[in-house]
Amino acid sequence: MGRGKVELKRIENSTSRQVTFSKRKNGLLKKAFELSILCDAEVALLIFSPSGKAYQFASHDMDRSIARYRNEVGLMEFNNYQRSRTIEFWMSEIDNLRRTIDTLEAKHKHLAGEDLSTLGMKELKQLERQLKNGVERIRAKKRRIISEHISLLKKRQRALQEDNTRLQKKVKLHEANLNTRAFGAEECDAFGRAVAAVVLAVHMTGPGYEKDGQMGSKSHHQTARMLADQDGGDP
Amino acid sequence: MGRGKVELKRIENSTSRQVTFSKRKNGLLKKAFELSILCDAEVALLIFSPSGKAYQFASHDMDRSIARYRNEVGLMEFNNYQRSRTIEFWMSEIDNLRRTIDTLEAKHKHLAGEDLSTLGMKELKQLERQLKNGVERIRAKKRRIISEHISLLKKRQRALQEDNTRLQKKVKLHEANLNTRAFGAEECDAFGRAVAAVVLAVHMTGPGYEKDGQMGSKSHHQTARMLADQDGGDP
DNA sequence: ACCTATTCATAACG
DNA sequence: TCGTTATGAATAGGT
Repeated sequence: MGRGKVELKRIENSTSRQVTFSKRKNGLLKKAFELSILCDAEVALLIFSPSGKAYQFASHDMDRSIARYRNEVGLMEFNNYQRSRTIEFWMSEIDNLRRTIDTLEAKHKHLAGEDLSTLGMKELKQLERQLKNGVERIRAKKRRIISEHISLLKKRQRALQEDNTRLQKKVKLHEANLNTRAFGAEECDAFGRAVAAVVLAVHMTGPGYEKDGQMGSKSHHQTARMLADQDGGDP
Repeated sequence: MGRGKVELKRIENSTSRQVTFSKRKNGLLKKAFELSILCDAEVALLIFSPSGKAYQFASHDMDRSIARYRNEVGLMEFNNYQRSRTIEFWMSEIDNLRRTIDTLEAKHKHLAGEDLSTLGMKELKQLERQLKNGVERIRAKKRRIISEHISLLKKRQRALQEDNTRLQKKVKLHEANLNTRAFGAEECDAFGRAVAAVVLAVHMTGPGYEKDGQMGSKSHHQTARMLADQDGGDP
């Protein structure tokens, strides 16, 4: 990696060797750390620079890992290692958390209808009741959302209808005035424009009661979809 | 590196955790080797899989490196830097586990139909589909259990019926013999006991075909209950 | 185990 | 040592 391939042999240039050591050392430590975390593995790494400096990483504890190595390899060094209380505490804490996670995951799978092979009739019944309960609550929630949506729509509708009525009255009033009174040129013109605007507005909203742009046909479609979805939408 | 970034936390899926362990273990061993060659460094690496298997690399000699570690590092045993790093490691691990648990618990609640207030219509729909799926799978499982139970019962029934037929034939045969032949005292007695046993057996099982004690009326009731339960038993 | 699309590590350079 | 960048490696996810 980097600009150009590198031969697998000792880097002769001492500066370059030292730089590479520093970089690769960090990379190696990082990857050792990642392996231990990602895969839940015990990793111990010792690095000694050519100049004699020591670097290390131990996911759990260096002495523990060394003792384990001796056991595995068979040299059977006397296991004089004692975990510190702190580490022991953490280990047990982590074990507990892992167990919790395993339990939750199993439950989760059961709730999703997976991995049912271990369950008996009784557990299956209980699970089914729980799921049905969940479905029912979800449906209730959906119904609530929809009814809120609908009542909002109705409220806006009412408001719009009132607006409309008021406007119509205004129009009639003006028409009456037109028949009984004379206007100046500008007044005529202004009135004409106002009437045109009202007519346009009424036409744009179709035969319904709505006028508000935020509540146009799109909202109608949304509502229709929600109603269709109310029973889940599954075939 | 690979398709999509990976969070630095324990991989929960055990299969992919194993695969990743295998891949990264090889990568780590390779890089340890490269570092030792390229930079003329002494490197020792111990890896223990979660299942306990040990892997190692030592550029020079494991025991030598360990000895060196004891000299170089063991002297300044409680190096603050290293300690804080270890502590950080465990703390972050614990944090990760806690986060995982929180996530799982939230999901769990949602699946149980609790704490739905944060969910929108889309999530609700998805959740409902998931739950319905779960219910369906559970019902399928129940159906399978019941049908297996029933087929077992039928099998036993058939066997018992065959037994019964055979016994009836035997009885008839003996009756025929009784009419055409003379018996010694013991023979009469033995036959008499045999007939009595058969009659008793037939009566104990009632008007059905069963005779087997393990499959008495209790089993009938169980089956009946299971059938009634098939649709969940909820009101 | 093998295959890519991606992300990562790092060699070279300033 | 530190930052930047072009490039080759490592590997996650999928088959």
